[in-house]
Amino acid sequence: MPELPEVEVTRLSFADRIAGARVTGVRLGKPLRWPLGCVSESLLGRQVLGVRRRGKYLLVDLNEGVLLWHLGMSGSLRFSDDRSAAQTHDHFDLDTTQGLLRLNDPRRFGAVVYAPSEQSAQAVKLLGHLGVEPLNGSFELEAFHQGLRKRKTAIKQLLLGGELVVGVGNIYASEALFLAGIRPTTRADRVSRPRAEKLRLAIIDVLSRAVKKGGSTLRDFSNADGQQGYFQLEAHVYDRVGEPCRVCGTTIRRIQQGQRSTYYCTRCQKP
DNA sequence: AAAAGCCCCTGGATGC
DNA sequence: TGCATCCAGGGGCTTT
Repeated sequence: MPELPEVEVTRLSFADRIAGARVTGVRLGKPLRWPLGCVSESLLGRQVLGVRRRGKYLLVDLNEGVLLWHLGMSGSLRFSDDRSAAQTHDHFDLDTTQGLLRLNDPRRFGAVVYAPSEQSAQAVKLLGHLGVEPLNGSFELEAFHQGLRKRKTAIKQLLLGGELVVGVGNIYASEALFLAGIRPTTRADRVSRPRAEKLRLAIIDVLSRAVKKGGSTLRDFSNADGQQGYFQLEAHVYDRVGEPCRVCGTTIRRIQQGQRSTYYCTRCQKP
């Protein structure tokens, strides 16, 4: 579920409320993708300084160390005063003096990992290879275009990889390529500089508009307050196979790329 | 080095 | 109703 907009919307929905809190308890449910990486008791008493985001990771800064949270495919967080018993897919609780942060993740592709610092081996392993952030002003045409020129893989799969720019997942890759008029199967090194610029602007545009709409709720996403997102109502191609293109009326197609579905309009998007 | 495939796991929708 | 099949917002790891 969670791509950059959903992760950012989640962050915005609880970061201010948890800042300054002391950790009073940790509960581990079923195993997630990786083990926590420390003894949960050692987190007791630590203070939450704030919550940042890097790509699709949330970084919960503690006065000593940092927790790296990833929501995987089906994860969502809830931050509230409701400390009633954990439900079926609640697999991690961070209880604090200001509320309970609870991870619900049916498929358990998500993870919570403790790292002593952002420069530690544990953190670098997860964050070190990530590309630039698309929404903080560091996403520049020159580096993006040069990065595209080095790769022969399909542009859509390169976007999903996150090596050039982070946060673009399966929904927003299809949407950004539609807005830029680029066929998802186009080889990255065949994307001209002007088209790379259209794509760069499309990525920034679609991600920032999605954040404003609270993200996309296709089946079960909600922010830490339990509120859903509405960007899926504005999707031009994602999950619209067989339906008419909102621009030209051509039937939207679905293809497979790297065991993921890609949606596009054959008329609006040129190879 | 880069590209392509393979998994991890649960549940909902669809078809017979 | 039951059961099989396919599909799903990710990404690290292994193999070519």
